[in-house]
Amino acid sequence: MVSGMNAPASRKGAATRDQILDAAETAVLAKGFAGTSIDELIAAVGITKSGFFYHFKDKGALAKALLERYIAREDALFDDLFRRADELNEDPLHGFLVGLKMLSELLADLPGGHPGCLIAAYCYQDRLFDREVRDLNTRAILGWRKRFRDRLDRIAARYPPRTDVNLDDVADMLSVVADGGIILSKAVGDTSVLARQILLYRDYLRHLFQA
Amino acid sequence: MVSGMNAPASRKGAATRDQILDAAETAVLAKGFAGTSIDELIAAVGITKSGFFYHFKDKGALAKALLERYIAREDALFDDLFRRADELNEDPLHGFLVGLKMLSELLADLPGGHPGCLIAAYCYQDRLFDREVRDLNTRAILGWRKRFRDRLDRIAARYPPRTDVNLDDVADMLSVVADGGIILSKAVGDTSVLARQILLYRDYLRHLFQA
DNA sequence: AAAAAACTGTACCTACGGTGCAGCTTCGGA
DNA sequence: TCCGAAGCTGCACCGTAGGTACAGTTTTTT
Repeated sequence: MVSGMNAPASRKGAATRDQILDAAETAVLAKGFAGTSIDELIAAVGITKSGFFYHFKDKGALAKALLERYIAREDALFDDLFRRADELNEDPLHGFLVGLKMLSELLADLPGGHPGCLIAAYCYQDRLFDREVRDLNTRAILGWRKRFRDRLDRIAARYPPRTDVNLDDVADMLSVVADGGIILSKAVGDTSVLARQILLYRDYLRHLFQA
Repeated sequence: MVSGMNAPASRKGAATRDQILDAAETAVLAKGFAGTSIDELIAAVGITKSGFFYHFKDKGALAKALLERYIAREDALFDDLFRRADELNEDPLHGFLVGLKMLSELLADLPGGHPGCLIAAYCYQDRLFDREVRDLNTRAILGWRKRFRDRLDRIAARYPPRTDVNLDDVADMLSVVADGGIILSKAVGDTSVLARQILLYRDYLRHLFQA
């Protein structure tokens, strides 16, 4: 039995499952979900169609598992990155600015550029997915809003914003710049665009919160 | 014979062709290109499969026509909007700020929210398209970069930027915020997010160029 | 060694993209 | 008014993809 959760590491099936998800993520970000065939995934992994359907009851289950894994990884990445930035800095504003700098550098160092955001990809194909998957998407974005909003509240308590802005919007703007930056990077074929857009967002925060 | 150009208005075929493109645009933005079937398009328009292939030699020709029409419309929209903003204002900075305000209001008034950006949708499915279509996408984005960069140059000549930023990046940031804002609007199901993100970009420009 | 997990193989169904072509309207221009 | 092009319809056919069902086999874990 394969549950929605990852199987224990002792089980070999989890490795195959991850290989399928790896192949699927790459393919979905390059061709869309409907454009990704099960046949190409099993060819890439080296299993049969029956093997695929042993792990996922249908293509929809693959979509859900893919998104769940993506969100968990992104959350872990943000947790780790901003925790490290906080350790380096007591001040909430400087901690966030350092975190954004680190994020920008991390993105600049990705070989071949950022592969793409699954959330964004799913948004542009949301009619292919059921309510459960769409809700997952919504909750992931709202989670990021809360995550950054909390930081901005702490910043605003010490540095009153110089213009009257909604901090939820400013929090959202990081996701906005990231997703938009990925699209622009892909569109112009210049992988460095994304990292510089993050730095522009950082520059905005400096103007907004500092004298 | 149907050329790449729009057929003359006197021809009835152009109307059918536009109906196909209308149905296709809606479907592609909701389900992706591969997820959009020719059968559903001909059902929506009320023609047969043969009728479809009379207008487009294959699905790829549809993709190209769709993108060409989208880019032409967006260009026309920006031309019109910022021309009107310029007429209201002599100062380049204030003209741009007014244009952004108008853009934000235009987006806020869209019933049902922004339907989506074809450029962004194509970026996340670019392996489905041939080189010609991908180049169209790139050139459209670079066109917008140039368009806004020109304005920023005129602004920077009068108002030196308060931080050392690359004006190409600042120009790109409008496309970034628009595309990212559309994604966030869709993801959280709140159509007002996009308009407010444009206003945040506007706020950044005010901080950047004004004392 | 037994049980559970992780598959393979086979057969079959529907939907979709696409091709090819013959024929039928409709409509504008000479 | 009638000719020809534009704008379709109808039909037949193909390969690929997603999906279902299920029996059988190998591999791992206990």
